[in-house]
Amino acid sequence: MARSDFQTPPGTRDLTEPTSSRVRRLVALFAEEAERAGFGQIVPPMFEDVGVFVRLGESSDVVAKELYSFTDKGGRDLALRPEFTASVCRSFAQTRPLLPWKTWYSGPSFRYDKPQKGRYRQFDQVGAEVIGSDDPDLDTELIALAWRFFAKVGLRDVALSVNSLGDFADRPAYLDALGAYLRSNADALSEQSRATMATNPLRVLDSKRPQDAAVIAEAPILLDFLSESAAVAFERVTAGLKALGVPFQVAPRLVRGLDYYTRTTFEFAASGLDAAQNAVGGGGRYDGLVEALGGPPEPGIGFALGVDRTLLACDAEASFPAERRPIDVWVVSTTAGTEGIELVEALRNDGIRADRAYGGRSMKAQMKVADRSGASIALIMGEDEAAAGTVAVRMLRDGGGQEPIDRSRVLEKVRSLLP
RNA sequence: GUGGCCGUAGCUCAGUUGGUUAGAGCGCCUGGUUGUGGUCCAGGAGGUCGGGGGUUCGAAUCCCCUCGGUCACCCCA
Repeated sequence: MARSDFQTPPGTRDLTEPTSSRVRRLVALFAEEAERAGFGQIVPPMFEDVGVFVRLGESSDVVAKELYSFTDKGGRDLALRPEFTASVCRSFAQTRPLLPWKTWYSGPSFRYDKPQKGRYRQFDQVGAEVIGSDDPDLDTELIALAWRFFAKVGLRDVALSVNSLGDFADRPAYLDALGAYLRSNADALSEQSRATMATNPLRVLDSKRPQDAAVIAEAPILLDFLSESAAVAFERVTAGLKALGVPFQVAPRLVRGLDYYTRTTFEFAASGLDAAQNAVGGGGRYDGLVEALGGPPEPGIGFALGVDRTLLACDAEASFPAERRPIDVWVVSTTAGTEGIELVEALRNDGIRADRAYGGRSMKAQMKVADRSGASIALIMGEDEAAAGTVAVRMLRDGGGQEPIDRSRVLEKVRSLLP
């Protein structure tokens, strides 16, 4: 494998055809759905002041150990974004657009994780955020947007889990109850869970270790500690989802790893993915984040979907297949003049997908490449044609007839042959 | 970050208990007479056996380190 001196850094890869165009189509699909719902695109910088991301929660791994941070030549402490939400909130605080502010985005994020299937250090996300309204119908609408997107992509086995984390004011009482419960059952917990219990007890609920399952199953749930308004809002969300026909299950122990979440929280899991990284998307409310970034105390909600994982899930279900769109016309030219390059240029100017071989290869070699290219038509120009002012039009797909056409009428002929 | 498995041509892999010029298929290139592809035939190019060190008369084959991949935990998209 050590043919070249360099290779992509761990957790990164080159996206090439047909994957690259599949990603492009997926993003285009999302853009279409989002814009139909009134969202405008935001393209924030890929790096920000490290403080922007620290606000995400210093006890979260994403901030504590996965940040790609660095100091630039001006002495600024910066970091590659680990997600978009913080940038969107920062942008809102900076520019104060009209409310509610609805934006969608796509692009890479960076996390210094150990690579694994469906987990990369540079990974692509699409997502949408709304700042400036706490209307629970918005929660419903956002979830429905993500759901519609998955449906458009053709994913069938997506399970939607919904929970409410309540307001920040609801937390202390619950944390007390949870903490007491966990401590009294500490002996039954795994060593790692006992450790996270001290720093962030909520996250113990997320443990996938089998030995923790029993304790977690009996743990007190946040839904029982919700304030009146948070409880009402959550009911409104679930009622809305039912009304829209979006299937979901209430998952009282769904917590998610970013600390900023409040109230509605949700996650999409691809059941078709047997891998551990089966969360294809997730999101929730973050009613304190904008303020934490120096903006007004506006509420926000959003979600992000993993492009790579979504595609992985599509593979598992054989949906949204990669498409290869071959060239239409292949120009074969063995003359010494510029007839070949002129013809290719004319075809392209005319909007026809055309290509040719280089390096003065033999006609046989060029025909071989033409065939391999998937083109349906070969335009052949040898010395005979050059002399006669014609081009031989040869069909490559079905049997392959061939006829000489006057040079001036080639474009017309090609157009009539293409679908 | 912790642990398991893995690392031979562009790709998929074979390489017997360590033994002398490292193989196959696919792909690629060039030919198969007089300019024409998809089948077939014949040639050919391409490998510091991930990298480094060690053991040995001798290592792709054994040991150590390292890099990378992969899977699980963790985390989350």
